[in-house]
Amino acid sequence: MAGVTVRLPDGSTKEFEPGTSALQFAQSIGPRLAKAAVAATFDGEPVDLSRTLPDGAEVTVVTATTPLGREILRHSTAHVLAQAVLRLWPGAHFAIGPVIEDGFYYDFELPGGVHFTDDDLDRIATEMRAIMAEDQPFVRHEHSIAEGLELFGDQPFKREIIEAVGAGQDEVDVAAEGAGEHGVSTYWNSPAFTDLCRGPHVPSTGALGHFALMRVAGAYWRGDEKRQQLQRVYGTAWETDEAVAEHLHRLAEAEKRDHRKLGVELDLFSFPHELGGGLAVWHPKGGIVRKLMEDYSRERHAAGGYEFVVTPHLANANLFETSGHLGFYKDGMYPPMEMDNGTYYPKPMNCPIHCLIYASRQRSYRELPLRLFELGTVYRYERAGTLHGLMRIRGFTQDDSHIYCTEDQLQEEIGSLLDFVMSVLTAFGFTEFTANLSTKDPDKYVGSDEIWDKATDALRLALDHSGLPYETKEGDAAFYGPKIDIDVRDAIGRTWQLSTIQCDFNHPERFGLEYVGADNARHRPIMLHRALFGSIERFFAILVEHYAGALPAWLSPEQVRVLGVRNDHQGYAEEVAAGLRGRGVRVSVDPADEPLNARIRRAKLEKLPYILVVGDDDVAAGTVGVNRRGGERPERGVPLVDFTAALQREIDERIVPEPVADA
RNA sequence: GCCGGUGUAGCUCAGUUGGCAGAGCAGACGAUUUGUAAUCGUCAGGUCGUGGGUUCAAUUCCCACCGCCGGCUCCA
Repeated sequence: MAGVTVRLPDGSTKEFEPGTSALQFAQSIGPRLAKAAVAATFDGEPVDLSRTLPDGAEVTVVTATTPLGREILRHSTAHVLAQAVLRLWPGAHFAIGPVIEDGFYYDFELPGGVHFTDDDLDRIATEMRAIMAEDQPFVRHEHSIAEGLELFGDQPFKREIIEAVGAGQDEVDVAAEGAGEHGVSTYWNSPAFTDLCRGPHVPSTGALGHFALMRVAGAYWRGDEKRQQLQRVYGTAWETDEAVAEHLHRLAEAEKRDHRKLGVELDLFSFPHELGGGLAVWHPKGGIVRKLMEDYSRERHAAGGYEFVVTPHLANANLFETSGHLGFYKDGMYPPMEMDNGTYYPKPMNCPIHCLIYASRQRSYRELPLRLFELGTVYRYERAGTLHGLMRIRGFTQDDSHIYCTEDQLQEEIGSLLDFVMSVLTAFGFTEFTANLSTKDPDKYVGSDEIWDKATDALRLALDHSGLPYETKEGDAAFYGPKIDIDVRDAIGRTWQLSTIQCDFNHPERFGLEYVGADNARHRPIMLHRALFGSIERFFAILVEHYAGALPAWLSPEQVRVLGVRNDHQGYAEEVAAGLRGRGVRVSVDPADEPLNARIRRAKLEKLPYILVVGDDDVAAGTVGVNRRGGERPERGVPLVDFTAALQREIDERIVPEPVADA
């Protein structure tokens, strides 16, 4: 009988007996590889190590230290989690247990409506370790839909997943759970535990063990708020205990740069209990940063051909009826105020009011594109559970603009907007951008299909021209038009959605906006909504986290602190400070009432860009000792004029430091 | 809004199986005068998130509410 020939990743081929398993294949290459293997791929398709080699396939061995290998570890660990919960809570129903970034979760419904508490995590982990010690195999089986339904007769969620296939729903979703058009696949671990799953899995539970259960949470079945809430357990799993520890360490590091923590430590802002949930106050040090951000924004907008407008915080309900927001977002708006001549709402967005400015008089095509810009403060009633520091609050300020242009101008306007956005964000130290194109939500939109297609095409074309990498998110658009969202990557690799450019044919129509064209006829303008920071509060929070509080010199609340070695250097220290202050530098003097080291430490903890130490030598020579943030060692005897010139340049040119991953 | 956790001094946290509430840092005052990440001492600082209830007695036990934290849902 002829053997099977497979290709290796290096391009070579190798022949095997028919029936050779992927594990045997790995062993033939080396015992170390076989030991490290968690799964294999046949022509790129992940499979169990027990699978037999198909003739002609390209075969790779998946080890636990690769991204795919970790996914498999995590998925298998999730199965063990489910088995442990079913052992500890007999009669529990289990739902889905997918892999997520850096970990996994599994959703359950416990008998009698019981909820998990944090204390349960230890019990579950102990049971999981017992299952791992039992070294149960993961044995794959294929079943028909009918068999699957019978197998999971007492598991309503599993049945629902299997039934969804029959109904042709959510194919992508359920495929990962092991249900497909032609049947279902399951993994058998022990007589007491079989799970619906596409696989692949590690050969046995003994191959697992480096995991941690993180937390419990409630989560709606199938992500639907109207359906029942299940009990979710989150966990993480890695190839070694060291890798688990490193992961936990990374989480701790990320926590150190949490803007809410740094906001207290650096005295930037707070959320006074007495003020109410989701409402922030900016302290002087946060306030100056915000002012600098706003000043820079205004400067760039002025240069970019924008005109500045100001609108009130309240608006008549009729306005939001006209715009359509009340219809779609009433629940997200602050409750109305009844006043003698009508009903008023705190504005949740600025666009309808900008439309009123446009409509205040007749417009000519010569005025277009008309770019109205405002740092507009809006109020949204965010649900209590969604509030999150400055990232998600109930009152915030948008760097908002509405651009009214002709159809002919649309394409160019979008293109130059993309350039403008990235240019401004770059000044704050963000250099890696990606984009998303959101298209019409078929269940939530206004306007004709034709107009949506036109707008979507314009955005797509602009993105293609820009060279920005982007993905298309079907159905993610706002109700009034498609949009481009721009994401940035921060110092520790997280991505944040910042800017948005939204194309809107609907507001102009609803507000009856017109311009007189060169043909002396009336035409309808197109409107672009756009924000670069999105919300100033949120952008500030992202900046703080990106820099771990060590903001670039041009944005630092205090840029320089001068320390005299002894009190008799105080006069010179004041002189140095006064000179810098005269050039607009934010500087203070910390007198020698305390030892130098204590004052240096304090300034370091406050993350100042520069500490100047001045002593006898400096007084004599007109120099300063420069202790630069992030610098290796301080520099002695720098001529004051040199330091001043270099600092001035750093500030004027808005030089941004390389953000460091270690907070 | 839903699930879990949590709330003690400005900050970080001890503590009380129900019996007058503690530390470090920060703050004030005094001493110290210091060349690159913590000088010493003294003092002050709290209705133990809020409101009810049980009790001779509640920061502690029970109930409700509020805030915050982690998720879910939502995010114009």
